[in-house]
Amino acid sequence: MGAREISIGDLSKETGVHIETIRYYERIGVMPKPPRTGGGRRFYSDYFVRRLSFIARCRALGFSLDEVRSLLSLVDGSSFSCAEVRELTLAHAAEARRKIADLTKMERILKKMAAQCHGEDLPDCPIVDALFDGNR
Amino acid sequence: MGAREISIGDLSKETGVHIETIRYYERIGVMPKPPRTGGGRRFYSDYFVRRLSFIARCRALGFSLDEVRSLLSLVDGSSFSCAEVRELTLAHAAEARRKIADLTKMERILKKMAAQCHGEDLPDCPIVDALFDGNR
DNA sequence: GCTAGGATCTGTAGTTGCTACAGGAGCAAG
DNA sequence: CTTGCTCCTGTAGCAACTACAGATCCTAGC
Repeated sequence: MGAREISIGDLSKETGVHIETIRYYERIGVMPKPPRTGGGRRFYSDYFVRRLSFIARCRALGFSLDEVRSLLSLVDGSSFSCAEVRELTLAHAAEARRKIADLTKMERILKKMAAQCHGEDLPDCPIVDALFDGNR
Repeated sequence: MGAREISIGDLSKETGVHIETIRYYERIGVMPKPPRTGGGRRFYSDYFVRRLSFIARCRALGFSLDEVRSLLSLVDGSSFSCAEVRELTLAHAAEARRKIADLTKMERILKKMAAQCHGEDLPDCPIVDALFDGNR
């Protein structure tokens, strides 16, 4: 029950978020301004640890800071709308799916190009040709 | 055989690369400086069209501008090393594969979180809980 | 010749999400 | 009291563009 209060360095270690990034999050307003010691240093309570962990998890799942802001404002509201959270999550999953499709296509083309090249220093490299002239 | 010379607007239309981006590529040195008309406007020959198309295809395949620079310097060399081109291409394909793996993992988690939520406005949303408390 | 419009010019600042300083100050241990 | 670590602010840099502002060129119509 003792209110644990930690420094920015400890917050960084606990959450895995760099100190500079924590200050950056504060500056852009996704993290609230913490109280300061007499000497002007930030100190944090468990509330900050939880909030920063939330942000870090969102980022790790590919949410943009703007999306994180939306999620936080939903969560911050007294009775947030679970449906909206769900919607954002599904939209984001769909976005991930699109990126996967794009990357898969890219990978296939790259592999195909590389497969046509045997690595000899010929005057015309199939990869270079493909990049210059388009592939179809 | 008439040497076709086109404006930056036409180059943009032919390659699908924005005018501002073309000028940007010139500024950072991935496109050479074209000749100018008396009035100071850029005009381009087929060489530029081919080179810009090459760059655009590389970008579409996810190569960074730095990687594009490497590819171009290989191509520009009198006898470029096909093996090096191949190596860059395969490294890039591997990178795409890593991203696909990451995104797939992300998508799976997002879907799983969304599936646990039925969209009612409960006080504790499973998605928010997962984001706050971690999932394991 | 004159004017209206589009296309182009330069240069700079904004975007996203950090990261990396520089230069100064707090703070604990020896 | 000095050493060394942590922390502070503020600014500038990264990728790869994009978006202006304000000036200039060029062409077509009258």
